[in-house]
Amino acid sequence: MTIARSTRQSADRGPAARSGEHDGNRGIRLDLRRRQRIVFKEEAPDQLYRVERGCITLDAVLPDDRRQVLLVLYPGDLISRSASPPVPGIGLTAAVASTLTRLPGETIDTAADGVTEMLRLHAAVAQLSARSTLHAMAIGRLTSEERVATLLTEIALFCGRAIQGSYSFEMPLSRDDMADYLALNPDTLSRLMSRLRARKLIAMPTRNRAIVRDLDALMALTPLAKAVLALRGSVERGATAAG
Amino acid sequence: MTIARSTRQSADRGPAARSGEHDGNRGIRLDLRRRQRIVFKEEAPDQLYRVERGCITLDAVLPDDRRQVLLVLYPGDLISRSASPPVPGIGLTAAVASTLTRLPGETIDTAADGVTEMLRLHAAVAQLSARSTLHAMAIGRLTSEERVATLLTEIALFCGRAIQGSYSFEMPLSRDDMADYLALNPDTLSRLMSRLRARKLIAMPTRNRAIVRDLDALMALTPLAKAVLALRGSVERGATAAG
DNA sequence: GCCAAGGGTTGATCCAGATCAAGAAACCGC
DNA sequence: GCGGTTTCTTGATCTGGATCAACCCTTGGC
Repeated sequence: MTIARSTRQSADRGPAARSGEHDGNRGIRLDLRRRQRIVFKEEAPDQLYRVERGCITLDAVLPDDRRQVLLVLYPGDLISRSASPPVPGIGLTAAVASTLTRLPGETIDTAADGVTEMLRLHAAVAQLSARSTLHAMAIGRLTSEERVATLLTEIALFCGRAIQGSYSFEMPLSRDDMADYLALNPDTLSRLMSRLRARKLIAMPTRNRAIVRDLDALMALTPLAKAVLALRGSVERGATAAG
Repeated sequence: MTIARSTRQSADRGPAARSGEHDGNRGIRLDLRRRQRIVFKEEAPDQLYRVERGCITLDAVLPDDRRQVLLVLYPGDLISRSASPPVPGIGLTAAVASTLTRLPGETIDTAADGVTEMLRLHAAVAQLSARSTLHAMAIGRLTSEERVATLLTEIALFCGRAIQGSYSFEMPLSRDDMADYLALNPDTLSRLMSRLRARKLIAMPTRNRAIVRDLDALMALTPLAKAVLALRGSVERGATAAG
C-alpha cells in the first residue's frame, strides 16, 4: 500500500558495500539497502539482473497508489525488463538488504555468450513465467487463507532451514509487502497470521523471524502446495545442472 | 467454472483437419476443435507449441473445480510446460477451433537449432512472462470494470480489425472463459458487459462477434491500457524482427 | 530511560462482487 | 420451422474481505 521510497544509492554505505563495482567480466555488483529501488525505464537498454543475496520484489504502482507485488525473487533468480510488463513505475524493490549482479552486455542478446549459457537463461525465464502464472492462480482463485498458506510455504521452502521438523527463517517481506503480493489488505493479512499463530502452525519469536512449526498442516491448507514444492525442486536442479 | 470437457481427438474431423501431420521439419501440426485440450503431463518431455490460428487458453482447475485461465494465447505465441506452473491438470484449451504446431525435438534444448532461433525463443518466453505478470496485476489490483476493460482492449488489439474507428472482431472467449481469466464470476461479468453495451462503448451484433465502438473511452477505463498497447506493439515487432 | 516513529494488531462497519434462482436468447440438429 | 440444449442475462440476497479508526508493540536515537 505504501509506495516504496526511492532512496538514493550513495553516501554513507557500510564498508562491506561496494556497489557498482565490476566483478571481473561477470557483471556489475549492486548492493541495495532495504526499500531501495531499481526502476525499469522504457528508454533504457534491456538489462539482465541476477539476485545474489537477499530478497527482491518485482512490483508496480498504479497512478492511484494501488501497489501490486508481481513476483518475489530469491537468490539465483534472473529478471529483465523485457520479461516484465511495460507499466510505468515498474521495477525491483529490495525487500531486505540484497545484492544484485547486473550481467554484462548492452542488451540481453549479447549477454549469453554460448549456447549452454543461453539454455540456462531460457530455463530461468521459463521458470519465472511458471511462478508468475502460479501466482495469478493464487490471487485469482484462492481464498485469503489459502493465499497466505501458499506464500508461507513458498518462503519456508525458499528461505527456510529445516530444524527438527520446523522451518525457521528470516521473514524477508514486511506485512505490507506480503499483502501487496497476495492482493490482500494488510489488516486482513494480519488477522490471518494471528489465526495461524493461534493454531500453532507458525510462530514469530521476533518481528522478522518466523518458524513454520507444522509444514504439512500448512501445506494442507492450500491446493497449490505441491506446485510450490515442485517449483522449488526445479530451482535446485537448475542451480546444478542448468535444466 | 465449468470444467472443459476433454473431447477425444479422432473420428469425424472435417476434410480440412489434418491433425498430427508432419509439416516438413517445421514441427507437427495439430488441429484442435473448440474445447479440445492438451494436458501437460509431468512425466512427458517438455514440448514447445506455437499457436498458428485461433485462440488458446492456458488454464488449470483446482480439485474443487475452481478454474483459472492463466493466459490467453494468440497466433504467434509460444508456450511450453516448463513455462507453466506444475499444477495437476494444467494444460491448453482451445477457446475456439485452433491450430497448433508442436515444434520438433524431444526437448526444448534441441528445438532451437541456432542462436538466432534461440533469441527468438527467449524473446517469446520473456514476453509471455510479461503478459502473465501484467495479468497478475489486473486480477490483483483492478476493479471488475477495469479488468473487463483491460481484456476487451487486449482482444480488440490482438484480434480486431479497425474499421472506421471501430474495432470489429470474432470474440474468441466464451463468457465463462472471460470470467475465469478475469477471476470474476460469470454473472458479474455479464452485468458489466451489459453496462458497457448500454453506454455504447461496445456492441455485440451476434453472440460471437463484438465491436468496440469507442476504443479510447474503453482504454480510459483501465490504468493498464497503455501497457496492453505496448505489449501488442512488441508482438508485432517480434513477428518481423525476432526481438 | 524516554520519546518518537514506523509497524503490526484488532474491533466495528461497509460494500463490491459472489451466489442463488429464474428466465430469455441464441444456436444446433433434424 | 421446431424442440432441445447451451449460453447468457438479470433480479434478490448474502458474505468475505476492505475500510476506518484506535491502540499497542517494537526499535532506534539521544
